[in-house]
Amino acid sequence: MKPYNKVTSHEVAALAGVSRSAVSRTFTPGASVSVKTREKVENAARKLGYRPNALARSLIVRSTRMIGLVMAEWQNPFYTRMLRQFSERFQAEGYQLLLLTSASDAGVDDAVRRLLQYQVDGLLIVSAKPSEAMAEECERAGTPVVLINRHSPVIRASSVTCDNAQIGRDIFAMLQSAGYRRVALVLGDPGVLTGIERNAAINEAAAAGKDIRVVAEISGCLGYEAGRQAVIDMWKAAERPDAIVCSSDPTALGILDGARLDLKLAVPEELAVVGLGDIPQSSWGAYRLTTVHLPVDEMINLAVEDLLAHLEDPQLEPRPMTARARLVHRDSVRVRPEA
Amino acid sequence: MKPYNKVTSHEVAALAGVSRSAVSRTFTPGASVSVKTREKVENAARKLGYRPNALARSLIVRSTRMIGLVMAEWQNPFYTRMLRQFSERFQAEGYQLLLLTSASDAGVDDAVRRLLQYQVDGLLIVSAKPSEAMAEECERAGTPVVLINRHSPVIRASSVTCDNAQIGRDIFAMLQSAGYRRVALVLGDPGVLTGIERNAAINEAAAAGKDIRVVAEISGCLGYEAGRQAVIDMWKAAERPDAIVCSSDPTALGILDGARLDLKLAVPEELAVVGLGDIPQSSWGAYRLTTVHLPVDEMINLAVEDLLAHLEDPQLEPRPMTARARLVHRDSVRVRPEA
DNA sequence: GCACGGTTTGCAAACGTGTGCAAAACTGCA
DNA sequence: TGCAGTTTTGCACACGTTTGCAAACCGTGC
Repeated sequence: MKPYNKVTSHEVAALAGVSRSAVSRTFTPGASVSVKTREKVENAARKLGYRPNALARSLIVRSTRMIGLVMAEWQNPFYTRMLRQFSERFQAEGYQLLLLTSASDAGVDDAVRRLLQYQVDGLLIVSAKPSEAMAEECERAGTPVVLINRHSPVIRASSVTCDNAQIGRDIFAMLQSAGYRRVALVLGDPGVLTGIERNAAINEAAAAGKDIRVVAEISGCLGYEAGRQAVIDMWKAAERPDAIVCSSDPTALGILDGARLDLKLAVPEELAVVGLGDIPQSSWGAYRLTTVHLPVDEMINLAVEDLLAHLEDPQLEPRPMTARARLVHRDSVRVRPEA
Repeated sequence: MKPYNKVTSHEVAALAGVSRSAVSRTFTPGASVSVKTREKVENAARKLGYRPNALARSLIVRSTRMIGLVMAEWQNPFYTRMLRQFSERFQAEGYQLLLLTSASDAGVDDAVRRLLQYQVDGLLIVSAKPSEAMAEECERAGTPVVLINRHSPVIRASSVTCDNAQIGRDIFAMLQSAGYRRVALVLGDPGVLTGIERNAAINEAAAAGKDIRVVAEISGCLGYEAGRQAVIDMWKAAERPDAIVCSSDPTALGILDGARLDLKLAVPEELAVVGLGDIPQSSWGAYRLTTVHLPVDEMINLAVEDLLAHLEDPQLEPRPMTARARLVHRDSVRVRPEA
């Protein structure tokens, strides 16, 4: 004996004494129903606890009002914020989010495949990208996709990133004018474009000028603990940096604590630390980290608007979008050379 | 000219020269198909890029393998962790998460309604609870639901919480034996059970004993900034506390910074601060907050196991589950009375 | 009473799949 | 070859909706 109790439009129609079409029409805004039958149907529906089956519906209207979200990076609080905002924004427009997690780029294709089976109307991929073949399948299926914090010239998909190279140059200029000389670059997940492009720009700038050198470049260092350990290790090396540029805020905060608490260094006098992301903790009194504020809200806006536009008009061409990041000066970098 | 290109089992069947049932069976594990036709079908499917429509499928098998997740609280990093783990765990079992956000208890019913329309197989509600009527609808629909960090005797649903009263008593005992005398209780979102129950237990213990009093009880104070301001305000009041018990870690960290940086107080000598949640930042060197470690992983396990069990066997009765929280002693509370 | 324009209504055909059932094909064996 | 037993296959119906189309209905003005 199953408690299988789903009530269908058929039963509502029977109770109300009308046809199934009538009940369908009362639940479709803008359909032609007389007020009398509408009332009858609504009463019957209420009595039975009827709720239209969204899946059966989407089968014939060819739109599920679900958008697939694949998330490949959770470490950074930054992405949580995205998740929340995406959920709220799309929910307001009558869409739901179908959420999948993927370990890395490798898992993305699987996730996308699953989402396509569920006939999602659109796809949001944060901090990862699908294979070219998979992207092509999306296109053939007519499913618009927007990449966040990733882009690829070979994939036909919208993307929103920020101008990492420019930020790299800004950081370089700041360190230079404050008189720092030996900078270390620490990268988190190798493969996340944000850090890579930024570091490339710094390297380039350093190669061009004479007075400031890149003395170390480590990668795979992600999170508070890793950062704290990394700075300790760095101090054992032959040449110690006087500025560390870090591709995630939590890592930078770990470095800050490692430098101050473990190594007893004076920040920013003896060592500068700059982060990436501007998470809430970075502004907290105990840290006051100089970092780059990623324009998450702007990025979210761009992504949402673009995806909605593509849902509206499938003919629209995908386009790359870039938001402008902003250096926020706090207390972990001094502003002028020491006297 | 639409690029509408969905390929159906019909087309695959035609290309392979078999019936539609044959292609359906090749994609249903354990069905009876000869290797020869299976091969033909697989080739045709690959050539056409066929992917079974999960929605049409679930229409007839009466199971969508989607589970609905409604999230009412995002402030605390704690919940992000839950989200991620839920996603991964269920994904591993072949389920997807359909994510909805709700501002508060008020919005939960709406979210649940929407999820039911999508015929989710199960429901996870974190940090909020549906109305009694809505819970009844879920039951009639045969959709198991598990509540996280909430419970209600009147709702027939599984729930996982932790023993907040016990933790309240533990905190009280700790403060008492360390010789603190005037405790302030600060609550975040009024309505989140965790804090309420804990504070109630502390109040009760204080009423029973003689040597320690609750001198202030504020609520609606959530997040770093709010905490930092709150402690400043407290210091203007007639009677200043010597211990603050806080219902979220970020708030407690704000209080810590407010006390040390703004008020120039010595922690833990002049003031004790205890948090709730044990977020990563709380263990960081600059803070070392004494707090209670919520057993998130255990709670997640309980929730996942219970929901899966109910999906397996719909007859199963819902049950309340409680995980045990643990006080973690760090440096924001002294361990013995001052000399 | 009748023709006429405009609304409402029900019929039936989709949407893309799974599955019971009986027919068909195959297997092994005498 | 014939036959019993087993496996494979196709038909057709079901799942719960939406929607084009034509019939039914309604009110109105002659």
